Amino acid sequence: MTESDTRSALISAAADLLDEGGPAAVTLREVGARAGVSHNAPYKHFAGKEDLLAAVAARELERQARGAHVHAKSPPGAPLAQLRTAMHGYIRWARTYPQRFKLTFGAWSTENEDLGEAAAAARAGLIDLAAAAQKARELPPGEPERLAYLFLALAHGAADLELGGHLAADGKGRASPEDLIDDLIALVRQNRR
Amino acid sequence: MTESDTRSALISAAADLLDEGGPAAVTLREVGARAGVSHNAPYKHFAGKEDLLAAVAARELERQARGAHVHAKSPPGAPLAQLRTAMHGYIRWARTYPQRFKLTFGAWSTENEDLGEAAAAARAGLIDLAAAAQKARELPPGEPERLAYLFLALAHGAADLELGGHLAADGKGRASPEDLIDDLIALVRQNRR
DNA sequence: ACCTGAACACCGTTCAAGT
DNA sequence: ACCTGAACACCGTTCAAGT
Repeated sequence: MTESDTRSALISAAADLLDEGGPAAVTLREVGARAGVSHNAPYKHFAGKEDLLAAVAARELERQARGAHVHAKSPPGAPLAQLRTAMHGYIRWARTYPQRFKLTFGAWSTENEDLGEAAAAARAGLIDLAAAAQKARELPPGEPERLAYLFLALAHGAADLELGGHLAADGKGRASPEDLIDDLIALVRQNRR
Repeated sequence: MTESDTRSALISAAADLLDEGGPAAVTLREVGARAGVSHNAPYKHFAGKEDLLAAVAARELERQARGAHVHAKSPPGAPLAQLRTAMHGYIRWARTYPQRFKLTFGAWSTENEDLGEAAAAARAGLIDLAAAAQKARELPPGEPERLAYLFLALAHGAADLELGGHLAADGKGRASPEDLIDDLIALVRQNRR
């Protein structure tokens, strides 16, 4: 479980290169150089480039899950407001680190074991929030997973569309990802039971 | 505007290779071979590999827009039901051609002119449907763009999460993309005015 | 157990040249 | 206007060898 210094240095270098120029800019030669090792030292820690990128994605999801948990415990406010804060944070994360966001939800997510576990942990925090909101009668009854996924899918889709420039509208009908989340909250509030 | 035979053959070959193995499998050498030309003939039609992939994405969006329009005109049913059909079709498209779906919403969408126009046209059909549903009092009042983007973002996010295996749940709380769209429709129906 | 340097196959792109 | 073949630089991966 403990990470060697070289291993974590490789992951950090890969994440930086990803931010700077996308997956194509993450060359094992430059990753090695930034970590102070040769260009094929990464093969002693990862199966290959894809496995290294999966480790970057897994680290990102672990941080995301930790952040959601912090949010879920610190403010004693209404659970629905906490859910809203978590979704706004999700959107902010996508906007701040678009390359990491895109990578994390790449097609191979399910193939890597660590990545799958990290993703499940990240979702668990959201489901807890939805269940708490139901208990406080702020969300309608039903499976909390179903409500949590409704919010997560909307936040994810809005953030992804915005990154590709598919959400921008001219003035009047403009819908930011945050607007859409708040629209859903307004809808769900009027159906509390 | 008219496409040369070679150009469209290159786009088709690239789309096939994309489906078979993702963007990395789209090598200009293999694209050229399948189109019956040399490995650098593509440079006479496209600025480079990225521009060729953008053409694949643009063609995909044009087809998507055409499909949405066909759907919007053929069934004389309720507009909200047509909107639901369009969203289910969107999800089906993502599931059938995951690589084209991922490519279409890549980070560079806004950089290519043709792609931007095709995307705008595809969204326009949806907004028309939302406006029609409002007129029929099946959707609450407000900007139709806002409602259209609410549905589009949910469908997009649910489809993208499912492709990465981030939506699967164990039995009871399982939420398919189609389920989530129907959940949103149920919410919005109870807020018709 | 971890790292290095040389080597290989492959790919995107450029260029001079052909029709 | 469109295409070809050779060539170049770069990258992922493998391997024999070092400590």
